[in-house]
Amino acid sequence: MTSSGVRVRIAPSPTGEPHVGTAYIALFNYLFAKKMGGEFILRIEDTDATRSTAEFEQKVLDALKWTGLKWTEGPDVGGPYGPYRQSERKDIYAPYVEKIVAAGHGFRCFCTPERLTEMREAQRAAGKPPKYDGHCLNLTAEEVTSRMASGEPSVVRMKIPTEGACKFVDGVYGDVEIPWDAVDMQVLLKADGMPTYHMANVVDDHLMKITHVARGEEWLASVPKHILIYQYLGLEPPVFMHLSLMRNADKSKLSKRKNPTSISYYSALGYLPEALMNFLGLFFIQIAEGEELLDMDELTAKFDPENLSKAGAIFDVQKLDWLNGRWLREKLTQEQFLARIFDWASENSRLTEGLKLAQSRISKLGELPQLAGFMLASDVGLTPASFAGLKTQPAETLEILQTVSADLEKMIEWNVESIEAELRAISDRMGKKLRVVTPPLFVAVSGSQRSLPLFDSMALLGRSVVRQRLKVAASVVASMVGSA
RNA sequence: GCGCCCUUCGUCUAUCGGUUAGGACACCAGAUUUUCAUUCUGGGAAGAGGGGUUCGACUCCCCUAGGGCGUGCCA
Repeated sequence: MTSSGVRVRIAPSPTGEPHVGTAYIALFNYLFAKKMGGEFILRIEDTDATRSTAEFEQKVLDALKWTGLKWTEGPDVGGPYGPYRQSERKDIYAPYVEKIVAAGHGFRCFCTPERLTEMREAQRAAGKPPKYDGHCLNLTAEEVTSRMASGEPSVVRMKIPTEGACKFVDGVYGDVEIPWDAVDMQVLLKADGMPTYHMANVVDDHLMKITHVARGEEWLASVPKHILIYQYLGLEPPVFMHLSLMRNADKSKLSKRKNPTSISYYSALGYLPEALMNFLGLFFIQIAEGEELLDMDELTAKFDPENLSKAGAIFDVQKLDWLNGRWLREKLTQEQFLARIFDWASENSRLTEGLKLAQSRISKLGELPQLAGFMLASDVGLTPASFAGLKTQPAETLEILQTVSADLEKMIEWNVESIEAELRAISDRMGKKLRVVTPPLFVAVSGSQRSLPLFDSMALLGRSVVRQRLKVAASVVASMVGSA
């Protein structure tokens, strides 16, 4: 069914909330496939066993489905080159690693993480670029065999040429030349038997017949490693395209500390997926003059992979708001508009669950908007007055908000039980009673001191919305500390 | 530190040696609107700095400055 043979992929790793950066790269690949008459596939890169979770994987899948991008192969839909989850492909990689080692292109390394850390610190202190020092490069076969037999943990590293440079053509950057001495002897196989990203990526892209690898600019410096792995394996590398990164207002790489980055945050606030895709698409399409309100077909028509910017662009929420407003006003019939509202309100059962929580504290139905409105509001309108009624003084309120914000980031699971446990632990650690810690959070999350049960509300709102509200609250309270 | 990369209005961008440097978001003002929003009209707002090359540079080259990414048994 594919005439062009072009195959591209989005390969998210389920180690956190689904990131708009993932949607951005996914959209590029999708547009590319659509433009070239190729296939767009999804692969889950969960080689980091310590950070990948099934919960995050489901969220990534849900979020990508929400964007409206459709993949023809993936862990959820199957396909001829499966499995599409790297953790299920562990046995597939082993022979490839073995081949590299057997050919003398790779070697076993027994260095402990502690030794490596010390080594890097010393190198840094000496003003040298941190690089593996070749400690295990020349171990004899006998020594390797016996140390492995004794159960000593080890990894496989790849060898790197000692001179010259890696030259390649990037679809965005053009001719690129990176000296080999700037490339480290990358680990290919971890001590737990899982391949690293670099190894798994190359093998899977080959096996899945990927023709073009479009990913974020942060991967550019890794291309020499990847090209070398292809060479060691006797394989032809795909075409690489490195896309500029979206930025925070201060130009740094878009990060959740400075900006809401969860796709679920944008869906929770009532952005339409069409508008978000329209907005992200504008990063790839330069509109000199004329209409910027574009649907997927129009985006595809205007998309030109030969004409891409290397400069990273700031994620401008105001422009997103404008586009979203126009999608809401101009692209939807009244019926569609109403349908979207109900779909949105029932997302994750947020509204119905919130309303159930309201039953125990209501005297008239008309109080519902006051009581539960914050479940749907994009902004709870916090001002210094919102926090004025608290028993804690601004400085203490701020300390609570900041401590909680930081701690919530460390949570893996996000549900009523884990939130309650975490907040109790935080209270203990701060030496405060739970009923001292929670009032500022009530206000931050709901905008009011009279509201629904906190833990449930936080769970229903989702961590990305809670994160943003705590952040806004902290900045409001910080202004009170200054002026008090 | 080292490697690679980037640099036009506050933001996203057009310009591929000759333009009053264009458009969009945001902002401001006016008009329409029962209010508000929408919509319409108008306005202010830019080539990081310094050297070259050239009859002529935003555009080509060099340097400086600023910024980004990378430098993991994370992806």
